Amino acid sequence: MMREIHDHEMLIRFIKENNIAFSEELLPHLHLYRFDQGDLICSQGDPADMLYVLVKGKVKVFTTSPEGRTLILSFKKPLEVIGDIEYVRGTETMNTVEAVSRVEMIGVHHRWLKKYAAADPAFLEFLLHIITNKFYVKSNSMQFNLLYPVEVRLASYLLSVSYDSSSNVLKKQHSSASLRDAANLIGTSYRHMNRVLQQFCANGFIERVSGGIMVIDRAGLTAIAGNNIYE
Amino acid sequence: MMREIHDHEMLIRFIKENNIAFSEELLPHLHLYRFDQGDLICSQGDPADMLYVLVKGKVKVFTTSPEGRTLILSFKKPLEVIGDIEYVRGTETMNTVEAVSRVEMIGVHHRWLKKYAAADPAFLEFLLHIITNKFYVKSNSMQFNLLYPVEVRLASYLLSVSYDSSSNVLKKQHSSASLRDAANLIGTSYRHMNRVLQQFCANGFIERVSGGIMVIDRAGLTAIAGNNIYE
DNA sequence: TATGTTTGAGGACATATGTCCTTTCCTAAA
DNA sequence: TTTAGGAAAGGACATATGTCCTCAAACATA
Repeated sequence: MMREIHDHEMLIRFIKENNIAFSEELLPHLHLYRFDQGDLICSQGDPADMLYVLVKGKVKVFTTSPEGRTLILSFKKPLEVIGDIEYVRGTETMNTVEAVSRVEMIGVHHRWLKKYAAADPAFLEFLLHIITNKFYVKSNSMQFNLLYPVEVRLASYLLSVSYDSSSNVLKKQHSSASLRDAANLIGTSYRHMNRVLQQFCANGFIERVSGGIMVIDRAGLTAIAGNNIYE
Repeated sequence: MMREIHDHEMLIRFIKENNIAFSEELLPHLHLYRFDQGDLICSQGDPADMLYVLVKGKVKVFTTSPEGRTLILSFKKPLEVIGDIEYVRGTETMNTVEAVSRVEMIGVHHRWLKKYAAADPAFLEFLLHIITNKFYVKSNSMQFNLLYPVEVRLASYLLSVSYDSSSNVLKKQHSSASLRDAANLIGTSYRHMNRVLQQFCANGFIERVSGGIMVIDRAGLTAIAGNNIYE
């Protein structure tokens, strides 16, 4: 479960190390939070009132379509900002964000940003850089998705989720996502994902273990994935 | 061909009407340009040194993959900024932008922006809003592309390109794009596009005329396209 | 006009992916 | 232990899309 870490020194260190453009006045209003694997940082459709800076760990961002299909959008590692678009546009949360590993984030309420950062060129420029970068990454991933088949996307996905797992095993109870969900995440049917997994098994890239998948040849998968979009 | 319009009053009027956050010092360095249908505003890979504000007409943005496939990214109408991402990131031009109709744009060299606008909160915020909005649109179109078949995307495309043409005809010599290119633009093969066009003909949505396509039932296409991404 | 060349439409087939259903296996409650 | 329920794997078939090729219309040129 999410909880606050009361360690202001560590918080300040994070800000210094990452050159985060929070002005002096904001410092008293910053909080450091820890999320466990599987925790939701925010959910699509919820009102957005916090902006988070991811400083440690890994999250995945996904959306759910009106028809109920789930689509993975990206995995994010530090340094990344969550909720920036919503802050600027003043809209509700666009996508759901879930912790893939244990995660630490600096959180600040919109109220204080509006009060102390809305006219701060350093902060605005910080946001601009983060968002343009995000735009660039999304652009790439869009082309990736349109240009490459499921095989490639799945390889990419497997590499991503086996990142922080000591055992390289994708377990079925992995976070809230069963293997079934994994299919939705890469934008294909469960059936088809299974076909491709079968093929990966045949090639010796992975092995099926009870209730999950074990990656045994990262190099092989990497060769298929090319420039991984989910990283 | 692109040419400058020496009408400072009109330029100022555009800025006022659209609430573009150009500061006083920038005004002497702004230029108003006109592009004819088919003109390229910028080309993928070129060094970027101008930022443009689209104030009139319509452009299409597309990218070319390493394998040579062309992929349409979006159509843009006023008010829109071209080259904003490149300005912020300091990178070369990401995508190619082509005028779909006669187009008018305000252009300003990066040099002056850096000098007079880099620390101007109003301008930074203006950019932030433009870019976050762009991000949102791209997000949507990505999901659109992943979630819907060629049929839907093609209907969407036909509606877009027939927008400014008095005759509702997509001519083969339309800008630099032959019908052949149109297929690449929506991310499918020429062959498959033809299949879907055949189907549209059978349904009475369009008609083949010499060297092109004529839209005769916009409502029918709209029903298929749903929420048009290319608009 | 005759002839060669280019371009577009469409046929035939292959591959990618989706849907539905069946079988197998695991788990939990009786 | 037995059994009902559910999850996972995979078979069978349908649909979407891609590739290659052929034919015909259009167009240019002699």
